This record gives sequence, structure tokens and C-alpha cells, in this order.
Amino acid sequence: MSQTSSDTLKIASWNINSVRARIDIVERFLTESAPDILCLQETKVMNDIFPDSMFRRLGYNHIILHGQRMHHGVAIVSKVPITEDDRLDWQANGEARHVGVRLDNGLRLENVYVPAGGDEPDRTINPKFGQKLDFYERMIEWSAKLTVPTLLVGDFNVAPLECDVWSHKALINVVSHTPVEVELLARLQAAHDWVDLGRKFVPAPERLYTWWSYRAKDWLASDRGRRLDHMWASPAVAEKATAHYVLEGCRSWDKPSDHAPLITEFRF
DNA sequence: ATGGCTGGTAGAACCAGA
Repeated sequence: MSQTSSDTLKIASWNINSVRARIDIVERFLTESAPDILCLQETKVMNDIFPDSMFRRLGYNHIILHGQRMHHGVAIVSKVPITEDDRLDWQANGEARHVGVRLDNGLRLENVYVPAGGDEPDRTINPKFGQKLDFYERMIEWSAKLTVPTLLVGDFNVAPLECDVWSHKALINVVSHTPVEVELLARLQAAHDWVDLGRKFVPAPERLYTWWSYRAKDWLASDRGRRLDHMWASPAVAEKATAHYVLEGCRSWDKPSDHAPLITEFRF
């Protein structure tokens, strides 16, 4: 597989909504899709009780954790060597929402879980929305200073395009698709000339979603999805991408996450 | 029919997700 061929790399990102509750489907995903590296968001577990044995059994012996009790939490598990680079607090409140690593080939990999932002898209009455906007402002400052070839992945909690949501009209004032969030995401993208790999490989206006609510009676039939998860690459890194896809089928597995995994394949 | 569900933690007539 790819780890035996030194010039290819398969990187996955998945908001798992509790890595302990989903350990069996994470194992199934790793067995079936065999990424070299998996970035997890919403692990919901402290580092000292992270369920690492399954990962090590499958050969993911390089594990970088930034977890916390109950909420949030990110992790990177890898078959190839990774070195922790940084763990930034773009919300300035101590929550575990980012970890970055470097690969031996020089690529930097950044795994982020952007705050959801609460219900009301108005920071004067909803502090969580203000925190989300501030988080993006700090990411923009960080992004503008980047000089290293980077892959930025995770749950951005914004679906920017009309074809990234099941109904632009129904969601225009719903947090995740509001004009102020879409504008912030555009500024973040411009700050490093980030390439949106999702739309490089699945151009608009084709439907592309990564998240479907648990509340739908039949998520697939109603298909009221949003593209909240993303993989963005520095221009030089994007040129090396050979494939990118969302594994929608995982949303139908037993006790699923409400997010589907994303995969990008590279040839360096 | 975009909250109708789900997980963590407590042991809820909870909170948070998005």
C-alpha cells in the first residue's frame, strides 16, 4: 500500500464525535481505506485515556494528541513518522481545537476543529458566534504568515458555496452558512492562496456534503447535508494531489458520526 | 420535518453540537 511506496501519501480527516464511542467504525475505516495518516476532530477524550491500542495494532504507531475532558479534542495518528510542530489556541480560551505536525518530507499538516458558533448569528446576543469569528480572525493572521508547504484539514464549520448546502435559501441565516462566515472563510483562503481540494476535484456546482444531521429520519433520503469539513493545501502541495473524495458511505455505518471522512491522495 | 438525535457526565426538568 502507500506506505511502502515512498512517494505517495494518503491523508484522511474525520470529525468522529467521540473516538471512544466510535472506536469500532474507526477501525473499519482504517482497515478498508488504509490512509497513511488520519486527522481526527471531536475526540472528546483526555490524552491519558485515549484508546491508542487499536491504532497501534493497525500500525498507526505515531500518535499526537491534543485532547481535553468532555468536549472538542483533536488527534493525528500516522503510519509514517510525524513530529509535533505546534498546538495553537485560536480561540484564546484554552480549548483543544488544533494540533500541527511535520512530516519527514517537509510537509506541514494542520488539524483544526473550528467552533460551531451556537445558534444565533449575532455576536451581541451570542458570545459563541463572536468566538467563532475571532477564531477565524486569528487563523487569518496565522495563515498570512505561513511560508512552509502546508495541508490544513478539519471541521471548519462553514459551508461556503450554495452547492455546499442542501438549500442556500433555507440556510442563509443559519450559523455555518451566513454571509459573515462565508466572507471570513474567503479572507482565510486568500491569506495563503489556499487551494480548496474539495472543489478542485469536485467543481461547483456539483453537490458535495460532509455532514448530515442525526435528526433526519432517513439522512440519505432527505440528503439535507452541508460541506463543513475541508482539506486546503498550499498551491505547491495542491499540485501534488492526485485524488480527493468524501466517504459518504461511512454515514450509514452502525452508530455513525454525523460527519463523513475526507481523503486526499498525493504523489510527491 | 434544521432539530425530530447523539455523546459525555452525572446520576438532569443537564450541556453541546450545527
